[in-house]
Amino acid sequence: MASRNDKDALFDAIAVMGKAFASPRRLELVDLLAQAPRTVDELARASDQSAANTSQHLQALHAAGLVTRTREGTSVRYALADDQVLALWLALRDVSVVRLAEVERAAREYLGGEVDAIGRDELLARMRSGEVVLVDVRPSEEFEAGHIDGARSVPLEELESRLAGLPADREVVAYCRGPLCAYAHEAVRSLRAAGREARRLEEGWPEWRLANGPRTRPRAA
Amino acid sequence: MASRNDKDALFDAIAVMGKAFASPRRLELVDLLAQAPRTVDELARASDQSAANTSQHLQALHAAGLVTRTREGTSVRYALADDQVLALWLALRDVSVVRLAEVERAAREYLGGEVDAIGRDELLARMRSGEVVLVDVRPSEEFEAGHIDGARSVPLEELESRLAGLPADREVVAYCRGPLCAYAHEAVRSLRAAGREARRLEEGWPEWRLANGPRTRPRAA
DNA sequence: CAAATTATCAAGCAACCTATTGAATAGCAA
DNA sequence: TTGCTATTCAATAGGTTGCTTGATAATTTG
Repeated sequence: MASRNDKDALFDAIAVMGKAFASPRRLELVDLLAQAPRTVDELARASDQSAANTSQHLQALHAAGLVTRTREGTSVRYALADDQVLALWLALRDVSVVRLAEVERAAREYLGGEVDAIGRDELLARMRSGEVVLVDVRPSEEFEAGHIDGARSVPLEELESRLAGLPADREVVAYCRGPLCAYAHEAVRSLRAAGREARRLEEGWPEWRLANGPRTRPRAA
Repeated sequence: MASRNDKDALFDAIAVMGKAFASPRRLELVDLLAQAPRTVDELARASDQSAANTSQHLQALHAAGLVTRTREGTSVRYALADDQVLALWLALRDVSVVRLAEVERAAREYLGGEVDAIGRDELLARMRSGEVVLVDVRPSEEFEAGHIDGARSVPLEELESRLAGLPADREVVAYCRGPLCAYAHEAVRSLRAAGREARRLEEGWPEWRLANGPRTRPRAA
């Protein structure tokens, strides 16, 4: 017979997963890992926290089965476990944007003024007809770990110095980590200030990847 | 310029949503609300906890925007905010089943032995040809709040006494709250013990509802 | 083997969360 | 109004979590 104790044990176990998402620092790590696998040290620097603390949080994520860990010489590289985990994180983030006014407010504050955006379908159409150039303004390691077909890597920091290399007669579309990442916003503002036509892509690399189906999956079930 | 403080504020805000899912008691409430809206008192009884505690958890869920609250005379009825929230809860639950061995173990313990299951497509086909009778073994209030088209309500408690009312020449398919709910398992065991042919539907009402598209949505955007 | 680098462990303190209790409030009905 | 029920509030005690610090372990490099 199904008992209260067994039921409690079941929800206790599921709550382990919930708790993994209950810390802002851990969420930031998940968000970074959604772009590319990284070592503890890289994550610590990218999220402005001590290595010890980062390691601790990563272990918590690992205990919840959200990340994998592989040793690489003297360092350890963490990665999101799979696309189901990525989808869960994106869903949590999206729900929080919609349902929590404070997230919306904090996002506006962080992103700065709104800039013109373009959707997936329009981008694909305009790319096909050669009207736009698509730039990935994330750090180059993230570009190398995966990017939108046809994009060129122009990390935000190098944008100004590489302006001349971008065709002046085409609109520039910039994308980055996702709708809550400031890189694309800043890139567009910077491009506009330089007199270019520019918009940001509404979504980032993880959303694009998930939407275009789990990367050419092997034919077997 | 995007600052570390602004970024922290953003993740702090998103973590509010994560924290809402970090308590087993709250998850049980969400799971109950996924079936039907309920009053505080009903939820307290269904989850075996004090009214005060239940109220407190419901307020936490409300603060995270996950539930709505309407006063009905002397009581207050809570409901899941929308289908996006429901989908998030199901996603969290599914990820935890897949990635946490302990959840899988606790589920096996709670559900008892595995029983034969049937998928959505096969069920639809067999219903169309009149080979099966579909029974909803959840409490009748949940059935009334929404159920699969063509199902009849036979709450688990009444199953034995209403056996005679079920056609003996057709296979019985039972469904309940979802894959982690024990009702359908128990119903099938009980039916088999009584000599009937019986299987459980792999999914429950919330999954079915989400999969068959958000309930005939109004034509306007 | 020693030094350097990277990651993890262990302990401690502060902040936060949870369940309990008993009191307070809101609506309803006599 | 009074009594009744359902819900919420307030205070508290116990437990858990998070960040810091300093020490320890694993691996590569000289």
